[in-house]
Amino acid sequence: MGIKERKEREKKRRRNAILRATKKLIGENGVDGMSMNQVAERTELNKATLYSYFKNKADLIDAVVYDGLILLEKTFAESDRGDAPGLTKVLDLTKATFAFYRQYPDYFHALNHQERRSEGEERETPFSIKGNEVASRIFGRIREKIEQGMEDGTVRTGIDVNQFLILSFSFTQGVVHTVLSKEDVYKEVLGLEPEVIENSALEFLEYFLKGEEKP
Amino acid sequence: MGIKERKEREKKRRRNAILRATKKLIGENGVDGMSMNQVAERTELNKATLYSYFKNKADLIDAVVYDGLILLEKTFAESDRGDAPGLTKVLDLTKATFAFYRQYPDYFHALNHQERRSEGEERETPFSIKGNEVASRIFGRIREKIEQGMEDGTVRTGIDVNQFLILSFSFTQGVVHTVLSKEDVYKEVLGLEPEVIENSALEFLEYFLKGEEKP
Amino acid sequence: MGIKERKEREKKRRRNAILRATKKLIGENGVDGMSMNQVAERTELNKATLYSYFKNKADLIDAVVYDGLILLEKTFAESDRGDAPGLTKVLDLTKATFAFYRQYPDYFHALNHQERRSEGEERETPFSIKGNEVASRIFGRIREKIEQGMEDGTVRTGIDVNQFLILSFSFTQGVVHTVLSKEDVYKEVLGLEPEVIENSALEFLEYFLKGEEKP
Amino acid sequence: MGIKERKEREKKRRRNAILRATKKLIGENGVDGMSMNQVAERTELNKATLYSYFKNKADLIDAVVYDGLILLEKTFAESDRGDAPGLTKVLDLTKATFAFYRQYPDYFHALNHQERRSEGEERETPFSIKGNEVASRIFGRIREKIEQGMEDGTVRTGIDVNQFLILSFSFTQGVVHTVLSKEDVYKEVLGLEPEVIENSALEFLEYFLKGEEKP
DNA sequence: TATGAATGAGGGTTCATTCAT
DNA sequence: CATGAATGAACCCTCATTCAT
Repeated sequence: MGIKERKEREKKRRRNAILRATKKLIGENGVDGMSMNQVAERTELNKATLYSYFKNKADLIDAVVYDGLILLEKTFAESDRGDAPGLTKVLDLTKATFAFYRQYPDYFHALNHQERRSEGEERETPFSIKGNEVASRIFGRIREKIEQGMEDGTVRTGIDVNQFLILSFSFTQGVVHTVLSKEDVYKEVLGLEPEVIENSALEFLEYFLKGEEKP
Repeated sequence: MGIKERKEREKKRRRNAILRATKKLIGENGVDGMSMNQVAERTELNKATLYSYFKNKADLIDAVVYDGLILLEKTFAESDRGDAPGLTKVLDLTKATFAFYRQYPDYFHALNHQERRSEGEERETPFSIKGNEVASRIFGRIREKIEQGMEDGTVRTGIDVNQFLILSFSFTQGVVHTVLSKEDVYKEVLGLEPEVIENSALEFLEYFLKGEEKP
Repeated sequence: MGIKERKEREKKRRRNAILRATKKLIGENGVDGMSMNQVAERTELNKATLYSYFKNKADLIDAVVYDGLILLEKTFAESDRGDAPGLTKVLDLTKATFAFYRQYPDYFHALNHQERRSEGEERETPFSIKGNEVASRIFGRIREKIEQGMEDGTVRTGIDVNQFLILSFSFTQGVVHTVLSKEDVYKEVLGLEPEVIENSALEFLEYFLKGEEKP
Repeated sequence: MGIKERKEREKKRRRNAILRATKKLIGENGVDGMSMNQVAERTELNKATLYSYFKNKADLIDAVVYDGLILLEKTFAESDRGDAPGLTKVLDLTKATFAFYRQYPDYFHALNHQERRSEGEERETPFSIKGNEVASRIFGRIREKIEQGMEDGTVRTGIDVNQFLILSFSFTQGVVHTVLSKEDVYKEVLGLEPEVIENSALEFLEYFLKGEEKP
């Protein structure tokens, strides 16, 4: 009786194995550097089997990206302290971002890839569409917190919310990129642990968000 | 006598043509998406000829990266107003960075690629070594300005110079990334021109660098 | 009791659906260009299911061919005016052939394929055997009419019946091929409608069959 | 000195080897049934090498088709007896066609493929264009002879030249098809040698072309 | 019996690279 | 020194077919 369910579970497991392997490979070799052959090897599945789970390579990548975004969104949701002031919440999201990429560094290339692509190709496959939706929600959530902060007085006003949003996001992204790609360098050469850099970034951000009115 | 020189000149020209084509192709298709075939086509050179100028693809990429770094360094040098206070100089460097990527957006992928790589592979080819040297000089120059600012009182003290350096760099890099990869989105959806974002970023940075002592 | 019959009926229906889809696909993409995948998609059946109705692809093709031949045979039978003279009957068969391929152009590739194959492979599967039988009957029927014509004086004698048969068949086949594969060209470039070509061919044939004794 | 020429010759030889192998394979397996892998094996060349001689499979096929058409055209030219009456010339062309396919049966599938394609896809590659030109010339040549016959009184008038052309062509094609695909059958079952069939067809054609005015 | 899932083999094509010349 | 030509490996993807269930 549970026979169908078990099959279902197995299928889901395999699908996840493919996604996991792909995510890992993207982390190692980048989206373009990673191949379906490699995925097949890692998962010990036949190459053709991959294509019964995902329409093609782009689709598989999109699915990985989607998973990453969902996970990031969840990380965001979990970091939400309902009653905190806006500023705190924004900083919490940034913290969550750092934590996310620290825990799942493989997603960095993948999520970056997503951004780069939407520029020209305008893929409109189910996964890329859903991915864009999640990305929108994520951005929306950040903006929301900033606005809340402006209302409760913890974030300075007098600056466009979208600019705040973009700069915060860019900064966070830049720090993550730096930390992930140069961790060794910074640790060895400058004696800076990632955590220190991140904390520093958080202070930076807080300082900026709070601000005081410019003369 | 002039015959040898002319040959030499021709060689240099060819080399430059290869580098230029490669840079362009990286800009269009990314490092992994660009091929030696394409370079040969664009330069109208034989594929084998490329290998007499550059040891292999990685080497060619490294050379492009090196060129980009040299150019960035030059842009930095030119932006240097000898007598300005430290803070101004730091901001000028950031401005120069924005200007550089605005003028040579093709270098973005290339320079990003460089960073990603040094993590694991530890390539030690002539060009990658020289590239790292230039990168070091560039970083050094920024740090220099920050230190100058700390001395002349235009940049707040009480924070480690290296942290300042990393955060400033990461922020700048993040903004450039955002602007280059999402320009269309921001322009159309949010109505934000790149210049506006960059100016905003500069204010952000100034605000942070100046600061006032934290209690 | 009706339960078994219904199952039986459903089976037949499924089988026909498969055959229909295959025929269509052969018409669109040719025998080699059409795949079992496509058949499965069109029939909304599982790929494996196809194999419970037909041993393999070749077998499925053979079955389509067989169906086509049966249909052609029926078309022939229906066109038979019992009391007409031999010549008329031969021409009627040719007309029927034209009409058949006009109505079921998808069968053209299929029936052509059949011929090509029997050369080397010597397939001896149930369907190919039955197909050959039908083909023989069809040929026999044409020969029969020619012979009848020779007897009733409407078709000239003095020429081997088999030669008559082969030439008539080849001619008809050639015209059908031309009309089906080049319809557009002839219509646009030469302003010839298929019907005109076919009528012309019929006159041609009549003229040849009737003949007058060669000196 | 002769060094470049020899290279050139070698290249041409290889190119021809590829074309020959392809032609053979098409003869054996049809256009769709033949693969680049097979060509590589037969020629003992690397698969990638094929692509330096021909842009892709379609191009290679087109080149084979083109070669076949050129050869057919040459066969036509050689069969031309300058001073013969029109009817004779038309029949000579038909004889030449039979001879051509007898000598190069592998071209049959290839040339047939050409026809089928021009229907929808409208390929406009160099070879397909040149191929269409040759095909046009070939058709033109036949029409020319028919017209000559009409003028010199050896071919009956009162029928559209284009119809004559199409019917003659279709008939010839049909006979070739029959002979090539069913040779064994006819020989064994009916005791008819190809030559006999072809001669019979020629008589058929002559009879038709000459004709006498219909009442 | 019908199906979901899997598979090995092969499809066409392009890659970075290396020779002999 | 530059080139034409070649190559093995890899690319993404689809094929016909067969299992366990």
